Amino acid sequence: MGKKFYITTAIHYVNDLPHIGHMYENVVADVIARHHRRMGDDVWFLTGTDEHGQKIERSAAKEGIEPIELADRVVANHHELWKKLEISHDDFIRTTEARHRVGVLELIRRIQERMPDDIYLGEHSGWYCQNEETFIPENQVKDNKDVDGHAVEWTTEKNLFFKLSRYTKPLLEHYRANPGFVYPQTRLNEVMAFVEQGLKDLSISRTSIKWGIPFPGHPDHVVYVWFDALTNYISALGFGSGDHEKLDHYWPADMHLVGKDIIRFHAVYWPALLMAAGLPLPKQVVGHGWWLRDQQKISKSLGNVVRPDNIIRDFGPDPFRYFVMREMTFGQDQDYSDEAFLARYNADLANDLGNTLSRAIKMSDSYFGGKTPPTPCDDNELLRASKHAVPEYLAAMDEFAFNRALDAAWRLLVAINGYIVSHEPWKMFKESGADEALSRVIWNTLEALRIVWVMVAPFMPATTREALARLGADPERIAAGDLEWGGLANGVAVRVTDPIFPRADAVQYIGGEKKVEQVPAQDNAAPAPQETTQAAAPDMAKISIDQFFQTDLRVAEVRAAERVPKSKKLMKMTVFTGDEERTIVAGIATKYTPEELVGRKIVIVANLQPAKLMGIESNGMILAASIDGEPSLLSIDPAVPAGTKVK
RNA sequence: CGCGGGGUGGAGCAGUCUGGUAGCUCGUUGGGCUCAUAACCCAAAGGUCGCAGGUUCAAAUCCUGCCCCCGCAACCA
Repeated sequence: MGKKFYITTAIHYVNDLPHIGHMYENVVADVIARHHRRMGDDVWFLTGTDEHGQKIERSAAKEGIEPIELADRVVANHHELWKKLEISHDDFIRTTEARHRVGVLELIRRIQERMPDDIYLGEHSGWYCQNEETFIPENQVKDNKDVDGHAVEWTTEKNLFFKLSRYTKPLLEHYRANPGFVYPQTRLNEVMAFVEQGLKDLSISRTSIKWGIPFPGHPDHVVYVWFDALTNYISALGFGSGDHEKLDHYWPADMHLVGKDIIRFHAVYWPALLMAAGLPLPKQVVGHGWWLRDQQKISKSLGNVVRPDNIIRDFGPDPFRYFVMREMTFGQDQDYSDEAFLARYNADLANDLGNTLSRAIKMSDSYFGGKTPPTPCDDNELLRASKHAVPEYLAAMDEFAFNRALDAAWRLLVAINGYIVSHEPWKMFKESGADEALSRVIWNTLEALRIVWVMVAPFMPATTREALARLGADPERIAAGDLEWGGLANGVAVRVTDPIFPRADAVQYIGGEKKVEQVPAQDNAAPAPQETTQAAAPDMAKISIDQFFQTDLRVAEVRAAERVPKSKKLMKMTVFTGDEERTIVAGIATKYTPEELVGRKIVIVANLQPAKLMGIESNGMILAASIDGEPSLLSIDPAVPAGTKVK
């Protein structure tokens, strides 16, 4: 076995089913893990689930079940998905497992033993909301109420704190000495800027929650979820148990792969905790970008969660894996769409990779009696092309530049197609049969293709096995040495069969406007109802006239208007409703200027609950038609006096 | 002065760290081929690399200033 290589994903929170972001993270980790295994490294690949915390507690309570039941159910989904996507993790840790709890307790014990002052009982004060069972940020509190109108009170809670402040300097020294500690560089800059401001001590326990690991010596406290979660990277290796073999062998981690939003936890809090416990620090924290939908962050609350279940079901895991790895510039954000998937699928997989395989094998089959040609060749343009492509590919893989790595493989593929056309083997066969010259041409073609597939192997493991078998190569031989020219045997059976990536009719597949299943926001984690139905226009429920009259619509006159500073679309207006002036904030500044608004008569909803927008209280709503978000104010005869009721 | 990402041929993007003839996919136009999945090959059209200044023999790339777009500022990777 070669060098040890320990890679982890973040552990995924179980308050919902995994979505494309989780899938992407695990696919990336899997590609890296497979690549390292191929290079002969001794790989340990860990993923898992984060199962404690208030959200889980609450979701479970809502369903009237125990938190662990909820977690079990969602975890089953994770296992199923990772299996489907061929994620090759060596271990899967759940924070509710005994081995993990043992590890968390041991980490606390070690810190207390080595640095007795590092964990202390302190006070945390803030606006506490009984209803939400949580502290509400200052800016969301007004008149002793939160944004939802729940009562809040200034509360002081005793919590256990970790003396993070002490680690400001050691951390900065570590970053300076190890500039590769955080990747990409831009994220390291962010982290350093954050730490340079000075670190505040970190609250590491909660008393308001029950669902967690009880804090030793403080039975009414549970360990704060982040402290709990981060420990998974060592608890999974047996930290705190009697068996330290794996820990000694694999720790420190070579790579924590995480989303860019949680880099801070991994590059600041986690190393500080490890320093306190006297444990070695991970070698590298790598942050990946987000998948966006229509340029927006995918979020459960926005209801634009992408779960490409249909794509995976219809095309298999490999095309999906290929797509996310090829389409994303690692570290950046990227828009997801089924159209982009289909374009890549047809162009790259069906036309290039799949079709080239078909044409090569078909020729070998018909010219050489179902076998690879008898004569190899060690001096030709494809050999030279592969000598170019492979090092480029390997260099790109090492930089996590997966798009460039795949580009290098595809350049070889293009060379193969060019080679075929320039030699016209079909003509050679017609003119002089299956002679040695033809044998060389076909063998070169197959051999170069074999190398392309070995390059593709970490990305599309299952399809690679199939393709290599068709080519007459050993499906299991995808090691580094197999990227060398000359691996394909002569006179071995090839297999002519159906296209490996049949072309997809994009128009037909995408069909109507409903392209991706958009799972509506839901709080529980019930298995997603497979509603592939076209969003049937819901019958707008009819309301009674009384219900309509609950809305107090009135004519109002704009007396003053100004843009809300720093906002993009907010306009603050003072309107006269016949008996009073009130402030209304509305998102119409993209279309209207203050000048054209003043003096104008508009229609408002007068009895709407007040809302705070950018810190300004808005009392009412103005009516406007909305065309793709562009507002168009309802206008009314200027002669109508302000205050007139509208019905 | 809140933080971050981006602005490259019609569309979507790479290239920027490590300066040296501007690249890929899709689309368009013309030609070729028939082994292959209406695929593949060749050629062509199309870009003042957001703007302005600076450094340099040389700038998409480094420095300075500015403009525009998009996210984030809720324990969702």
